[in-house]
Amino acid sequence: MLPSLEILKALSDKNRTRVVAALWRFDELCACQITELLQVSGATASRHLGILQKAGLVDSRKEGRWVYYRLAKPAGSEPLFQWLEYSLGGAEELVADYLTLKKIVGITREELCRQQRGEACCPK
Amino acid sequence: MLPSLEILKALSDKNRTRVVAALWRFDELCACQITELLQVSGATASRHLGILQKAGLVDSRKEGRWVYYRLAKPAGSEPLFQWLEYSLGGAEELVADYLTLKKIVGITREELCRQQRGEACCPK
DNA sequence: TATATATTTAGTCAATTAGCTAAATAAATA
DNA sequence: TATTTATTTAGCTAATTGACTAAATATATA
Repeated sequence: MLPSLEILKALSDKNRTRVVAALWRFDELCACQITELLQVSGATASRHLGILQKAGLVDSRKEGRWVYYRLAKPAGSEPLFQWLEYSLGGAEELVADYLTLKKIVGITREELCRQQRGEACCPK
Repeated sequence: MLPSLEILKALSDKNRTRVVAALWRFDELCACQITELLQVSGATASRHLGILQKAGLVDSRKEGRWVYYRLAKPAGSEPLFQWLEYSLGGAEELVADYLTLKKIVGITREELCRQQRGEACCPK
């Protein structure tokens, strides 16, 4: 597929634009944090991240059991991101996401993952 | 839907990016010319044009039986179009489209429509 | 006024895609 | 080594979407 078409397809999903917007402000997030933000299954979040990565829009690095994602603006994509930031910047929903993310990154990944497994609050 | 998401969705189809690229160079084309370029049914071309128009990317004007389309860059979309031109500019398929379009606009719309109806070459 | 015709709308079908659960994989730890 | 666990892959289902044909609409012309 034409790279630019693959980029457009990758960005033409609401949850994936939310991921991109999240990575603007919190420049590195792990898969479990993104799962928490989107409120979808881990598998679904992983697939969305895979689509963004295949399009060259995010990079990942593995550290232990966690995989961290960050934006990976491909060469020449500055104007695209400039437009994205301009046109998505004020969107209500993304402002709400920002507040949600501040809470998410405010707890440790261990605690977040524990919550996602449905365990009670107190570490055993 | 978020306007920017609607724009991304509108652009995330190959035939629709071909229409946008066509309108860069031939700044006004009628529906029948676009139908000819894409080699799809008139109804399909019309639906694609409707999606682009709803997203604010093209404008149309009616003149007699023909409807003419042109690009309608919405406010703030300059960087998006800049990226599009940069990243689609050299695509082989779009170069081929350009040559096809030169032939299409080289014949009158009357003759083009006659051909599309499957009639023989010579005006009656 | 009746006919022809360019475009759009409605309705159908096949392909794609976003979501899920379950299984597989990879890495830490008991 | 065996178990736990974060992520990914595989397989399924429902929703979306791009294509078509046929019908409707709007305009020109005989």
